[in-house]
Amino acid sequence: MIQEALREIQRGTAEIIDGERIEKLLKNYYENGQTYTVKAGFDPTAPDLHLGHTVLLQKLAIFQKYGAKIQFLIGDFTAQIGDPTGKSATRKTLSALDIEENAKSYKEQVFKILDPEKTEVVFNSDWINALGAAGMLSLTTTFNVARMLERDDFDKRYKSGTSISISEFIYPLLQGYDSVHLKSDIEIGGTDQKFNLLMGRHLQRAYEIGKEQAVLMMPILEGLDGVQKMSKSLGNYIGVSEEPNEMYGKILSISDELMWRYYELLSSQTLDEIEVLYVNVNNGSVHPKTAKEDLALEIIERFHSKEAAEEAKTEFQRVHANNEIPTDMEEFELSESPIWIAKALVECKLTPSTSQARRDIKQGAVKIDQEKIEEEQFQMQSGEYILQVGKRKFAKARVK
RNA sequence: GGUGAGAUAGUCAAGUGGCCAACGACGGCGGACUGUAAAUCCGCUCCCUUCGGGUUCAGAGGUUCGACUCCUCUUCUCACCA
Repeated sequence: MIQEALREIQRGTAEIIDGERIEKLLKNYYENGQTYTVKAGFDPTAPDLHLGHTVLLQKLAIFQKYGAKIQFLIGDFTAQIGDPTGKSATRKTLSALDIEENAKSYKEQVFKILDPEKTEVVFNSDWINALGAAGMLSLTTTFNVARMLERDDFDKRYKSGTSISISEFIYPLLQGYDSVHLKSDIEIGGTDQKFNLLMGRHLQRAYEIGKEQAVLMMPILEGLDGVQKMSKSLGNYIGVSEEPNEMYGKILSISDELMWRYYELLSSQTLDEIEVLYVNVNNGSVHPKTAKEDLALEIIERFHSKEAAEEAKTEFQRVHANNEIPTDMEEFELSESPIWIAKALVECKLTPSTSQARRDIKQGAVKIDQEKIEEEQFQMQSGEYILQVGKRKFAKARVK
């Protein structure tokens, strides 16, 4: 049992510091029923989660399965400073109201993965405000500037003469102090958080609370392209609140190779189950598409529902495999009658300009009621039509 | 504060008086193909109802028959010096 737990906990991790300690905690849980705490900090600046963020949450869910109590920390105090990690310039601060708002939508999304019974949501302003000037001062005596400057991002900024605010030095200290206050047994975070995570160990030692947290780091999830990290700004992400149909299509579009990475980091299936699947796909008894479909279904079910997932699958089948029309599409009332086809496409937002529309027609991408349009000058008479550009863009148009 | 370099379409990046709506790469879109919105191959990629017209190469002026390309000023970025 402990072995299984350990395997699942180690699954997909980038690095574990003090793995022995984790082993001891598990042993203690299975032999004495003693639970332990796992801390994970979240910055309330970005409440719009995508699958990349859920890698950490999945890991937390696994810990819950094996006896952990999660300390889900919302860094409302530290958000006022802004985490300097990976940043090349000082960040602007957030208002208290923004933070409160963000924290709220955070919780909604997070409990789709975590078990609320085994999760304690905490705000670090609770104890950091209580620290006071004296407490803060003594916190700063535990570390020195030289070591702080060893941090890669600080180092670069210092050398290039980019401003580093003193408050940014405080940030890792405060994050570490959270671990002191919460007496965390384990803290998990992304690989980019290494410095901050280790600070927790350092401070727990300095404050002599009798333990030093183990640290577990998860890799950054690759985006749909399989190369760059998943991020909103790169547009290669799957948001947790996206429509089921969108999610389904996006997951199916990843490469077969990337699929296994997603299985490892995102699926709730056990390693053994995945291993079996992997073998079956490789020996040809299971089609890779089936494996990908199952992954898509699992993920959609997690954020929506089983029915929604099944519907998305049916819909995808209909539109892409059978070349049929989707069940739902946007409807538009057109301005003229009769209307030039290129203009109609622009009005239905299927193409950004009439020039683009004409190119699409020339390339044979435009269909009305499933019929390909060859003639650029085509005029639409009054009636209701289904317009289509390419395989994926549909609209219902009404000509008066 | 001084000197030098630079600012080109979504991004990167060619072009240094007409052959430029502007090479190329990436991205995006479309077509073929496919288990897929993957991979591969092909095409398109400023706007305008089109063998034509309009507006572009940081901004404003100027030189010229003609400028993204030359000159002046302005703004911003970068490098070196102080």
